[in-house]
Amino acid sequence: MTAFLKRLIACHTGCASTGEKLDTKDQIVQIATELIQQRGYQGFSYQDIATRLDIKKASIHYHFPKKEDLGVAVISAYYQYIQDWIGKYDLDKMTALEKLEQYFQFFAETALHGELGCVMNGFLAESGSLPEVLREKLAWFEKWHMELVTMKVKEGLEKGEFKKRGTPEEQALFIIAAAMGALNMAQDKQTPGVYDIVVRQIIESLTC
Amino acid sequence: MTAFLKRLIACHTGCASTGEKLDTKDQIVQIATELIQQRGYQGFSYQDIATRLDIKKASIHYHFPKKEDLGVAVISAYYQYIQDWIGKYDLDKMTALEKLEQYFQFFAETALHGELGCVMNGFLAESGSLPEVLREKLAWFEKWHMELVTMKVKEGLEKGEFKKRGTPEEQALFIIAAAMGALNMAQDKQTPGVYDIVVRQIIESLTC
DNA sequence: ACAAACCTACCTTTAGGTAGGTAGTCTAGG
DNA sequence: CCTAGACTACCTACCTAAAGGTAGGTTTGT
Repeated sequence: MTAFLKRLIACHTGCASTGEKLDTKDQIVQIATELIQQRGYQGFSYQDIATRLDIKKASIHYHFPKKEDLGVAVISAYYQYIQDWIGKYDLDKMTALEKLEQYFQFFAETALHGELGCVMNGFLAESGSLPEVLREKLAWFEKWHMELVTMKVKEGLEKGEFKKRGTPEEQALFIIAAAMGALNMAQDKQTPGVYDIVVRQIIESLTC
Repeated sequence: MTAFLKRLIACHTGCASTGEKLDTKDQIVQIATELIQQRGYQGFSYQDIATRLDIKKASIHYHFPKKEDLGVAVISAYYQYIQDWIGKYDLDKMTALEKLEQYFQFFAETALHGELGCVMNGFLAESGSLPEVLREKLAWFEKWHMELVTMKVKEGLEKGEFKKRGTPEEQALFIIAAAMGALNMAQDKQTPGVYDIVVRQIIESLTC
């Protein structure tokens, strides 16, 4: 299992420090996350997860009656994981740029630097056929995501670290779009290090 | 039908000037393209297309025996459409920046400014479960796509229009990632005009 | 004993795909 | 000119596999 997923689950269940092993419910979320990154929401089935865990399909329905319940849980766990990641740092001592770099690092780790795609993109690419509850959860996440990055941009602008190129919201949009797009492209593995290359240019465009 | 799709098909069949109406085969490609933009490759079925065209599923198998054949055809038509779009312009009279703007406009039109997603992303998000032949076609397209943008960047650098921020390839990667990411985000429609906002910042970061 | 976590066994629907038939069109030969 | 064969673009009818989902029984730990 990847470091990302280990921690994703640990923070989701709150057993990070105790060292207990993951229970089935959390393992399901973990595997679903991975599969969504690789294949998108419609691209995985309960059977895929059941096979990996060596349990039966019905057991997954016990934990997540409908597939959309599992989808929502994946987004929630992802959200929780970011919160946890941010919490690890002493934000008061960091510059806005350092905070942004930490954010980029987070994204890179969740996608294994391009081995897997962006979690959100696994949903977004299929948004036209997603159940309503999932579309809402997705919108909720993206709204929060935007606010998170906007805050960092604002801070960098106030401290004079970043160059103004529009409203902070617009700059945040730009940062997120480029980062998400980079993770996407990284998947076909034609050019190694796509993500890092793009991130460097995002930062450059912000700072000089 | 969108202007994009009309022309996508027209150039694919070569009957743009004659004004003949589209034959079934081309209509199938057109609808498949649209559905892939909304739902991804796995998110549409032959039945969806059959219903829209008021024909039977088996007729689609007649034109495209396997689903992957249709997938490949969609990418080919998309490629052909860009070639055609580029051909419309008198490139000799344009600056590198104008050429790049034309490229961005192309992308915006194919996705109706965010009503639909990026065609390639409909495949990319599911690359982990795509049949081999489709992955190859996708890689072929992306390679060509990269070369296209890299050329424009090189030209802009030589003419002194663009600022150097790494190798031309790296800058092209950045441009594509940001543009694709923007189209992706535009889909959930929380912020209107995402694409234009991001494109403006790409250009700004290139030119100043 | 009771609840959580799992199971077997089943359901319905839909997917991609195939076999084989038919109605119209095109073309060649008598 | 007119028919025979071939070809195109559809059709009906079917197959198998797999999807999401459910009902209800069994195991396991406290």
